[in-house]
Amino acid sequence: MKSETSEVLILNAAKSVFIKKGMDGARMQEIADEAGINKALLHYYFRSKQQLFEAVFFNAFSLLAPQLNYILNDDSSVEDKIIKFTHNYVSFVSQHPYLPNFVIQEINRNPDFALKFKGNENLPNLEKFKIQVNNEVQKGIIKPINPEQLFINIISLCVFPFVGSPLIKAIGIIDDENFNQLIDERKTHVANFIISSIKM
Amino acid sequence: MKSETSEVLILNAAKSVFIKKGMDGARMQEIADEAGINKALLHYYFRSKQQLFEAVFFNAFSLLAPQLNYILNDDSSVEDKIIKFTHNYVSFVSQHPYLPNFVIQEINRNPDFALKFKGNENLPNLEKFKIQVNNEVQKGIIKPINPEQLFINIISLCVFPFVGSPLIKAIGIIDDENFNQLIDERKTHVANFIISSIKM
DNA sequence: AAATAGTTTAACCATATGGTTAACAAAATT
DNA sequence: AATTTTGTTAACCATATGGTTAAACTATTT
Repeated sequence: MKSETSEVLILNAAKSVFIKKGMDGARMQEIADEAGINKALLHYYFRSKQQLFEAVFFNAFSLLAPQLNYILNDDSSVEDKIIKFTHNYVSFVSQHPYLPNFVIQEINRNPDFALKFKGNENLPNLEKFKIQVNNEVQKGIIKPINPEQLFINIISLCVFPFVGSPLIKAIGIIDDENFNQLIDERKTHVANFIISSIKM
Repeated sequence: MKSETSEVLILNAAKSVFIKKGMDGARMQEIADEAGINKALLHYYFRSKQQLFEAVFFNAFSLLAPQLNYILNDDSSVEDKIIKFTHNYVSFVSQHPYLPNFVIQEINRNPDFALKFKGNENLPNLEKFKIQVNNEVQKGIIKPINPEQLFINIISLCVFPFVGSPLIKAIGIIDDENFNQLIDERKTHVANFIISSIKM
């Protein structure tokens, strides 16, 4: 069956176009062109633009979300988790720099998407992390901190540089060459920064 | 002259619609409806969708960027700057939560915008901050840190929670009620977190 | 009050766009 | 080999959308 090839061609093209232009900015014709097939085929495999978009979106989302579980469902110490997670996540996101922005943007555009997640198996859950942080605080291993704030801080430091890079670059704070080096440094910097803040 | 009123009505409506739906998702008709005037008037005051959009965009951008100067062109210590800036910026952004996302998204969509900034008077400049940080590091007031990383960290911690809130909420880590309280806490938490990390 | 300039609108227009159809081609099934 | 199913396309359709026009209406000026 050659059919699977077409479907994959479409999905890849759709991914590329949707991530670059968003749902509203993307054109079915452009996706077809980039896939090198007729526009009608898009509707043959995926009924509508909406359905094609959702296929791409949920694929992207399911790439992004499970990464969070590393830090949540692991048995090492908070410090070790932070070291592993930040290195991992910065590396991962720097290989998919447009993913967070895309997902955020499209959830924003259509909050109904959020509902479709509820009940998803491998959505991260903070409970374990909260307990662990509180535990280490009580034992005097780390300084008192609200686990939710800590979690947001970790994510912010890992993800924002990518999401905000257009802004950071536009403002002229950092140029392209510098940026890549800075990101590379961040793979270790972020963990040091956080741990230095919370360690007793 | 009643004319100014119409122009303001249009700008406000355009701001609301563009920020909610982005350039591509916004409809001229919807802007006209929200402004309560005829669609042709949009073209009377602003020649095209593009020009109306740019009016809104640069207004939004000029609201966001100057805030950064607080931390850069001020003579207090690094610690004081961080305290003032984070409180200020978190407060400011929580009053305009969609602004960063909008600006980032649209720069992303059209990188040519970035060029239009170059030469803008009050774009922030990192030089002074760099020197100051290096200075305090040398004096042993704060721990060694790359000033650019520190700056990115500060911005990330202030801005990401807003930009990423759709994602954070969708993942189910934090619900709406909790979120507002968390943001309120962050006005002081962020400064504590950063200072705790860099202070000797 | 007449004329002029500025403001606002309803009705149009051209085009782009998502989606459909009907015919054709290629596999798969009998 | 004949038939059915699946894949692919060019041509088409309905509608949405940014933009225009010409007329009406409202100040402002003379």
